Amino acid sequence: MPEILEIEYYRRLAHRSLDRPIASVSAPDAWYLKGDTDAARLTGELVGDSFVAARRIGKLLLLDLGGGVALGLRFGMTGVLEIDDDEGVDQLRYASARRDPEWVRFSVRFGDGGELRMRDARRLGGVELDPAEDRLGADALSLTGAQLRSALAGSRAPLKARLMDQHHIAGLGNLLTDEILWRARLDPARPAGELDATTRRRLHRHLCTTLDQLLERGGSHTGDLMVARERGGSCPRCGSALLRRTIGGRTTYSCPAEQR
DNA sequence: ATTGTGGCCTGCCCGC
DNA sequence: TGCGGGCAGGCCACAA
Repeated sequence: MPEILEIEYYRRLAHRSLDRPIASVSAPDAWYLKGDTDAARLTGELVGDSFVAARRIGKLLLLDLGGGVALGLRFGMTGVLEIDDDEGVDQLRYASARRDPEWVRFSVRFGDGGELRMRDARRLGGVELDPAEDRLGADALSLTGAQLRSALAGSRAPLKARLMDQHHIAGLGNLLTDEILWRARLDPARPAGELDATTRRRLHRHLCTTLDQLLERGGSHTGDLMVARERGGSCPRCGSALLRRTIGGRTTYSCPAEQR
């Protein structure tokens, strides 16, 4: 499950693709091309040009072309970025380590012989030219307290669902959100708009430190709750049996004793 | 607008 | 040993 941390690793890896003239594009899977993007348009926009910047908004990776168009890459749950046969992450939870050539849904060959590839077994990711960037909320890795406040304000949705709503905060997925709320000792089911200022600041603090720490450790799957995130798991802090629920349409683990 | 639900995709794991 | 069902979750369409 690439979440914001994995896409940040991909963005750093993607620096290696900058300023290398593009010789050809392979987009064999039409289903993988989103919006009005098709193989012919991709070839027309990319070939002969180069990527000049690698940006990221939440889980969306953006490679800017010299001509002004942006190539948007979404990785879904199992998407992996490879450049010149190096991968952006060592291991992706739920993604296979196999490198089946059939799983390459999109690739860009550079004039120097190197290649950028998107490998995605389950085809939940996608490629789109000029994706709608303005539909994404504030980026979670640089989220300010004011941005968190405005993202939660007035919402009656469960706190977890609101934190994962990419239109309000971009980048948080299921594992990171469970980890953050567990560290902040907050019930994922609490109505998002009902946090008082003190509690909201606590959440903001844990959100920032969790992302920083897990980015250092190596990814979304390195959280402290992770080892217990299975049926029958118990809280790594207090030992209580963890609660397993569906919140915001996602399997959610929380400690009923500590998270209030 | 907000919130909830279902479906997409398919590899993998478990139980029989 | 093979098979079938459930599960994983990012994202979108849709309904109320």
